[in-house]
Amino acid sequence: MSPEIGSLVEDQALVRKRRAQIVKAATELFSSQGFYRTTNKEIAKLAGMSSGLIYQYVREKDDVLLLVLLEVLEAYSREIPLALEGIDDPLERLIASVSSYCRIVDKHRAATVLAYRSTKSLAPGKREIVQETEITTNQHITREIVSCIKAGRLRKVNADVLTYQFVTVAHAWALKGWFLKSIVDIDSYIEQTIDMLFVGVLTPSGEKQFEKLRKKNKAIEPEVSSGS
Amino acid sequence: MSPEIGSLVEDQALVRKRRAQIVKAATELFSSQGFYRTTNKEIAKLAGMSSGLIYQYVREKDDVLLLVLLEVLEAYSREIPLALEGIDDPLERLIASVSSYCRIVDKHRAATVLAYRSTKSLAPGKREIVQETEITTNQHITREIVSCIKAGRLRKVNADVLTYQFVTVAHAWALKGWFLKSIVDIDSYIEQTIDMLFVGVLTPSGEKQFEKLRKKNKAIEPEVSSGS
Amino acid sequence: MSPEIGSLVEDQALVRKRRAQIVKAATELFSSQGFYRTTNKEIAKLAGMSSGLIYQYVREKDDVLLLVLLEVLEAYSREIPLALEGIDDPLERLIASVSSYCRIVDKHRAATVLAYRSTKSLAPGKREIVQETEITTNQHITREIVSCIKAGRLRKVNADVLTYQFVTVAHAWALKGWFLKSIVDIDSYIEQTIDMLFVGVLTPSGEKQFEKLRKKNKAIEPEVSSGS
Amino acid sequence: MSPEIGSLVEDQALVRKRRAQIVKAATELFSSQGFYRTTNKEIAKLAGMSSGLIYQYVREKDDVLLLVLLEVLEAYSREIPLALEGIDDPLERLIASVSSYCRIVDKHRAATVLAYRSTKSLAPGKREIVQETEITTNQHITREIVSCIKAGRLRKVNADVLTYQFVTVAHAWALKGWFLKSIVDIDSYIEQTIDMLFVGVLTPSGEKQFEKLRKKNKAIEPEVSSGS
DNA sequence: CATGAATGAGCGTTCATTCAT
DNA sequence: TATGAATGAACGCTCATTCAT
Repeated sequence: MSPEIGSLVEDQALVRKRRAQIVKAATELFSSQGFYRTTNKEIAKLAGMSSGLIYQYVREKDDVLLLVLLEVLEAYSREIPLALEGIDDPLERLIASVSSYCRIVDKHRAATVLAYRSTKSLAPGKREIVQETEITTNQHITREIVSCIKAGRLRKVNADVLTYQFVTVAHAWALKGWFLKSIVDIDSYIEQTIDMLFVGVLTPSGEKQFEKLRKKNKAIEPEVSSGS
Repeated sequence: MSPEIGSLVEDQALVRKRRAQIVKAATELFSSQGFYRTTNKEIAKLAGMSSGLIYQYVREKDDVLLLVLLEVLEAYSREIPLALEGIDDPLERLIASVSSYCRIVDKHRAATVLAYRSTKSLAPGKREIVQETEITTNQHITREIVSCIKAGRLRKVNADVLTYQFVTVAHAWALKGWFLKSIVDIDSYIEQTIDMLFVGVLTPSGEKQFEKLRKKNKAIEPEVSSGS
Repeated sequence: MSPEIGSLVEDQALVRKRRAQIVKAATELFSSQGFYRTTNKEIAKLAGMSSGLIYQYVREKDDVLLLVLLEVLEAYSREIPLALEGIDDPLERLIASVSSYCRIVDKHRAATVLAYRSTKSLAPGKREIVQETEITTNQHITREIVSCIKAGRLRKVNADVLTYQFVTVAHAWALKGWFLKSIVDIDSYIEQTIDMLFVGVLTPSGEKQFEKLRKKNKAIEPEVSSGS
Repeated sequence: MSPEIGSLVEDQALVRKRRAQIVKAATELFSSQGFYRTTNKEIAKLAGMSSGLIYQYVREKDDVLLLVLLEVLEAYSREIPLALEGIDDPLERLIASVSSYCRIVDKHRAATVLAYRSTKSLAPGKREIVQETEITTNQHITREIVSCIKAGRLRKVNADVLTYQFVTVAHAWALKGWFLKSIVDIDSYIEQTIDMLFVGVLTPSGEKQFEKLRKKNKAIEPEVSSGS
């Protein structure tokens, strides 16, 4: 799984098995109660092992969180490519990757929320591991955007920024699910999201005005100062 | 401020003053260290009071967090309308409100991140207070979207979903600042974001293909199942 | 007491009082059960305070041990000079200081044993504090030895080594009390010890032989090798 | 080795071999880190066996310490007689035994310190085993003292007390090595120590005064009370 | 006999909260 | 009102000991 985290136990198969148990239990508990409200003993109990055993597979509680977060990110890296198999057209690939990203978020809703809440609870070194993994994961989408731009299907927008728009909007499904779920289901959320981002939200008349405003604003710009 | 939180002290002016001290100190500390890593003593020290005094103005540590979160949300509610003053055209108002939302996020970056991280640390009752306030705040944007739709400037999209797209994308600036700041500044982020969301990202040829795909997909749809 | 150890509490009088309580309880417990077998909670209980309070006056358990050890050493530094007051003659002063050293050891038997057992339990930095204090304390005796040599009462022996003979022999009373107490009392132990060290143990005939052997051995010497 | 400590293993040769491994590793570790800071696992690792195996040869961790301490004491009992072989004269034998005792201490410096530190860490029953063995060991010296007294080479001092002077002063080399080593080497330490104890430290004039004081003090005596 | 994974009691330490002053 | 010393429950973590293999 993660060579970064050492274990006192040698047997790699066992390490994988036990860590899986731990991660499963921890994901559930961290998601519902948060990292700090979850005790070691609770994790152990839910994972069906003694509290001491956890420390044979992890050096400190922080590592459990790291393991959990990396697990989610890896799921993304693993599952997105599956959704792209057999698709060649750039635009179709991009749509499929965004769509699958949303569905993965939906599947790992709790863990996604957890990632937002808890990454900063990690010590700096560990936090960076998570962030790097996140960048890598996002590149699955960036790559498709670039292809589309090259193929002339997308305007020459900043691919990294657009990646984050997609990703962020997908995450919102998990983060703001408490509200969104009351007004749309996942399928229509995906459809609307993709629709909005690809074709925009303006009507033809709106578009004309938007163009005019754009030209005008070139000269005006910033009106609110940005503090610390 | 919030009648929901009781105080042992009678003098309302004093309550406001002390709570302001507490919130200011707590916001700073929670933002940089997180809620759980921040101790009562640290808050008291930074707020220039004794640790016991806090409990005259708050029933438990959780309440301090609630106070902090409500303070941020109120800032949003207060500052967005200011940006709209004197603007009458619906599309301009919408753009101004989104733009100002982004700038407010930028100004309160730390607090915004805090809200994402810590809302779930609250007991359910308190969490709901925060969520309701959030909905109210977002309505400043929803309202403008509805106006634009009515004025024929925007397509008939779901106003609530679109609100969340805007809000989410604004929040991303705070949440993913660690990455985004390395590739764009706030001004161009706002410009690109608005541009992408309003006019979409497709080229004319992309748009044609997108339409075709949309028709085709009506028949196919979901391929990934959504687990827990 | 010891400026080396910080306390969270400001009031110096209170710090002294509480630390005295803690040291008293800890000395008793460490002496009878050893440092590691004594728990924080036991110390707190015997000292009549809550377990958390100890940490207002000490940073970690180690510091309690350090406090205890320094307390003993200070007792030595304080009490030896008292025994010398009003005595001017060098030899009388030396005898009085050795004699009083033995009596102080007897009075602090438990703490002395503790010092032998536990100094090495301290972190290096703290251990050095104890060792330096010990050297300072011993200088009370070294000083008298030097005076005696200058006054022509003692042979020109190495004053530091002789100091350690006295000190060691005094400590033995505490360390080997379990055996010595069964054969002599403190008064006769002191008398015999001083007698042996000052006038030696040889008879006149023994002395003659000893001189001869000394000359002979100058040529032979070491027969056992010293390992690591 | 010690029939007092039971083993689950039948084969006596194996028991001896394994215990030797364990004791060797434990001595090293206990000496450098202390008994409590040394874990079972560390001992096992250094001894080249699994942590569980130790419990086949020892009932509990305490027993390992007991084994280690007895091993040191046995070394004394074994090595002193070797130094006396071929020497007949009582005074020479005494000097040789003291001298060899010092050299053995030097050789087993770490273990000697360990004995001082850790004997009290043992449960009472086990502690007594160690103390009895110590008395037996010391009798090698007591025996020579008695011979010297009988031969008229030594004054009629208390042989047991004198034994402890010698032993204690030898141990001091190990216990206070951190200081003594900076001022003398082992050879001159032995020479000075024997010289001081045998012929005393007084000059002729000092001796005269000492005699006078002795008479005078017979009437005065104790001035410091001895508390618990 | 030997291994080393597993157990779980127990420790040092922290910190939200109380309360005498 | 304000202080900050005092409380004590609770947590993360260690490690002697056991036991299935």
